[in-house]
Amino acid sequence: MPTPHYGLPRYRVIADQLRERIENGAIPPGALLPAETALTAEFRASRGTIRQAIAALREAGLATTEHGRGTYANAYPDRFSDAQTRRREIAADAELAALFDVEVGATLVEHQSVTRTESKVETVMRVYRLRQTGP
Amino acid sequence: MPTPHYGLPRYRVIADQLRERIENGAIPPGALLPAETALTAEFRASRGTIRQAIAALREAGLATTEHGRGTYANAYPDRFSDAQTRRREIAADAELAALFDVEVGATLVEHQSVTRTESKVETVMRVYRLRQTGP
DNA sequence: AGAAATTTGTCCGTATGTATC
DNA sequence: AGATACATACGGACAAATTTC
Repeated sequence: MPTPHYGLPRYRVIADQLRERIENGAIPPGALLPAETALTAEFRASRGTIRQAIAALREAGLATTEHGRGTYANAYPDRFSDAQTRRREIAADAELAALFDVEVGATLVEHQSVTRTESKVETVMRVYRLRQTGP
Repeated sequence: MPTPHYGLPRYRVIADQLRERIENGAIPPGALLPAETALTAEFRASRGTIRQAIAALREAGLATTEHGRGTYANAYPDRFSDAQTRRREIAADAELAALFDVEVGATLVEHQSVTRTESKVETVMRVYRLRQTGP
């Protein structure tokens, strides 16, 4: 087989389809995606291409992979109705301060989203950002 | 050739050496890294491995790649522990314990990923999950 | 406790497509 | 148009972590 990637590359197309399943709940938060070998069969793609697609999902924050275990779906807070979100401002501890290169105690914004399945908490996701300075 | 990667994987070792050159000024900010084919010759590694090393540099915010052009070194790297993605087990504090409905101090899994633009930390995302045990 | 099966991680070699010089 | 450089894709092999039996 040649390698015609007119338009979108295959790994992007595959990543989009997997993203669709995560967002519409076919793969609920915390559930495992099919194994890489299973995906190679389903999409008729090499394992490298499948891994590239999964890497794209990870970068988008949609999945988390563990060695020997599998790849979990993460919640997509904006589109999940059963997700609770909260925003608050916190003081940077030493670790976050080092990452953001600010002083300890500087103000950071934390967005927290809690996803549940059948009222049981599945995941808690916290995203930290610098507080936006004025326009 | 087999694949003996005792200790650090090769792409990490290569990434570390390239990082060293960027941080000590051997490759000044804005300069191009050697081409991938040149690096394959220098490190006697396949192009895939070289690309993996460069991808690690990108994730760490140390380099920027442009399609038919090359990979540039970015400015202001040092002192950051390259913890782009990390997994660790933590003890639940009161807030997380309440959310997950477990005792304070119970073990949770935390995945952290850091995204950067131009070597500046943009967001820090932490996903908390119960540690899986049974089927 | 230990062996086997499963699953992701790393690495190689090759070929072709696409963007830039 | 040609040369150079990165991007995508395939297939195979072995390593390492986890789960299952």
